[in-house]
Amino acid sequence: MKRDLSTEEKIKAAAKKVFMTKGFDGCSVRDIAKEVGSNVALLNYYFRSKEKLFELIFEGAMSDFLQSMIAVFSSELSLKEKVEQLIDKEFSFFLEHPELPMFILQSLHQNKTDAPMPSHFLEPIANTGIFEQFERAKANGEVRDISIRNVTLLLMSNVHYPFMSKKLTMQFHGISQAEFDEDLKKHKEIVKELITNYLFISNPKA
Amino acid sequence: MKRDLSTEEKIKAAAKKVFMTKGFDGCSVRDIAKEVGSNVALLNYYFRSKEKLFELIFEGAMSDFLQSMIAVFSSELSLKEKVEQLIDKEFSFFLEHPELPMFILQSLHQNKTDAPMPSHFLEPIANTGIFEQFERAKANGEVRDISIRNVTLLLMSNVHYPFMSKKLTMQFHGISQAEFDEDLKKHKEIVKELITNYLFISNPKA
DNA sequence: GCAAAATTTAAACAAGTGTTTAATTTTTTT
DNA sequence: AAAAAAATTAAACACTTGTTTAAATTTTGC
Repeated sequence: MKRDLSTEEKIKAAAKKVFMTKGFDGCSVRDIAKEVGSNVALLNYYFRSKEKLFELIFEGAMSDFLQSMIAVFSSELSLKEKVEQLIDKEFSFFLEHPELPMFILQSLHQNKTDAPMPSHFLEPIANTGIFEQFERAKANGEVRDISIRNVTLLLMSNVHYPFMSKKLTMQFHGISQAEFDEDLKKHKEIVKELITNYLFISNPKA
Repeated sequence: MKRDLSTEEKIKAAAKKVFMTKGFDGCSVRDIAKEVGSNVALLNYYFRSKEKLFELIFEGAMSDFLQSMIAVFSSELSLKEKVEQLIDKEFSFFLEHPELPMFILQSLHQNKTDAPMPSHFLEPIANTGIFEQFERAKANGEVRDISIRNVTLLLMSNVHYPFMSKKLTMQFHGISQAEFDEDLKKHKEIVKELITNYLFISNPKA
């Protein structure tokens, strides 16, 4: 009754690859089947429909997307160290999954999934206590008076966007892949300095 | 021989609306025809194909996208004032065209157009002399030692991303449209302070 | 090894895709 | 008003879409 799982996994891997690069609308189930090297009907045998398969891939992507934050937030570091680590970790994570930000934002944009972000994604982040740590630091005068939402937007903007804008940036400046990668590295350092300088009051007791 | 132009324009307007919100792959030519309130064949009568029509819309969007910069750069302001004005102008522009950043980046991402960005887009920007002004300010010690490419990336990240991330941000924080709009307004002010503080040396002759 | 279950396949399904054709209506020119 | 040109339409084209069916193959439990 039970058999080699690898077929189901192979389909998921193929679907992930194809959905990520072409998007839900940009590919057919036959594209995915071809990537698997197998029949279209198999996709519906294992996952009832293209939509269901997509939702699975999307949830996995969203999970990866958020997971990279949690490790940093759970550590026993100061807020400033956490912010610096977060930027470092996010950059190295997205260097290995550069299509992820575009995939997530595009899918949400097109309502490919309309569910309101399940709590099992958000709770782990809240459970790290990062929000309380931030509010404490604000009360201490250690951190500038800014909402956590605006900090998030600031961080996401500077961490996600560069990976989404690769084509635009390369065309805009007429630069090569290698030059873009250099800019990315520099950007990371700039953002780290920029944001920590802005957020953290240099002289807490002055 | 010549006739009311409005049909051609109506198709363009409908195509713009549909392409912008659903993307090239996310819509059919019949979707567009329905938006026009007319026949599918008309689209191919005026614009030879779905692809050609899309390219036209895309070029227009890219033009709008870049145009908003040029006015600011051509003025006779100091570099710092230009940066501040740019952020203001870009924000108010994207408040009226919030789908534009996502449309541009997504289209480029999917190679919906692979042309290397025509020079008639880029030359007007170069012709404003903004690049020279920047290099001069850097030589003066008025501005931090940072490449123009990294400044661009910094600005684009903080100006484009918020509009692309609306759904993600709203879901992530569980906030309403109105709350998001408030965050946007705040973000603009933060970014203006953040970036000018970082870029411009407060005490040029010290 | 055999029957039952699970897996994989090829083929077909109806519906939707972009595009073309040919006929019809409307506008322009004379 | 008649003829020519342009604009618009409905219908059909060949092809792709996601999904289903039913048959064939492989694996499992005994």
